[in-house]
Amino acid sequence: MTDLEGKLERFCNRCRQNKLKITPQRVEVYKALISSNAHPSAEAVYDKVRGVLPNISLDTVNRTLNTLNEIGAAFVVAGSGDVKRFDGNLDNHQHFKCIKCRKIFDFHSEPLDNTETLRKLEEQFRVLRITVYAEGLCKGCIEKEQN
Amino acid sequence: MTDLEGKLERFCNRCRQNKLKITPQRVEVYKALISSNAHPSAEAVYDKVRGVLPNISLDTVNRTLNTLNEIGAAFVVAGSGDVKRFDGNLDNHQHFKCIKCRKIFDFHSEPLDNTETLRKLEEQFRVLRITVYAEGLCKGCIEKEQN
DNA sequence: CTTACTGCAAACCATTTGCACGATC
DNA sequence: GATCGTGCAAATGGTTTGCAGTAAG
Repeated sequence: MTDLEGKLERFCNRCRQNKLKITPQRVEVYKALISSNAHPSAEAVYDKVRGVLPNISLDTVNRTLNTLNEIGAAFVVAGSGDVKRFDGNLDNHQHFKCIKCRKIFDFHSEPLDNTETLRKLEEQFRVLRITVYAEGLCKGCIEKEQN
Repeated sequence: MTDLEGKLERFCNRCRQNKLKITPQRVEVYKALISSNAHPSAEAVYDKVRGVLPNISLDTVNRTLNTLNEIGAAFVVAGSGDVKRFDGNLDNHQHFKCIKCRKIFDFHSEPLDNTETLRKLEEQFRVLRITVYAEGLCKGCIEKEQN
């Protein structure tokens, strides 16, 4: 749990840098997010946090997740359509979304880190974020389909 | 304009294959989409098509764009949050979105075509679509920022 | 003539906003 | 004590749905 503590401390510092107060709601939303690998929606985070803070409102969760996105402590998962999903894992990774069950799986590749693509892009734009997004069917759903 | 005719013919064939009727609305929505390189929202397509079919409804445009996505004649642009945006350009390409002005720019890279990443993914999933999505600020907005 | 599509209106749902109270610094 | 955050409720806005009439195959 040293890992969690470290993340929490870095998170609090980041809040202070951005002149954000450290409230229980903010901390619990952050904890709920980084302890999940399911790329939860605001609703899902809400359900989780309510276990600890029963009076928290969905609005606060929404606001907080957006704030985390703004200060770079988390981000909105890229995808097409659907409800917003969030990710607190800042390590470089990519997402595969199953269009049937909606699960999001992480995968790894360094397709852009070394290529010319990024360099070319940076000639034209200030690139803040670059991700690979893949869509399709996961194993579970392929199997179900065959029935 | 031979290019447009070719695309239209292929589009009609695709409709027939999917047992979809070829209605003026469908054709005009498709034409509006492929004649735009702005990755338009349903609203934007609606505005454009109304020039030709003044009585078309926004619902029909929405339904049609979703249908195009389903039959593979177009797709929903991957992104984070915001309104759905559509793209009728099926050539392999990537998107950069300016988070300030919301413009979407196309760019090219073949980061995944040849790598092991895709092969590895295909061991685990049925991959239907894979795109690179980048976000940041475009030149215009960087300049505006400096004022 | 059958089946599918459209337009309209209403419904839906996720997300956002205004405001007064309460908590943090 | 000043400022910012929260909870509540209402509003918003994009997207979807049910239905009756209309058009395509």
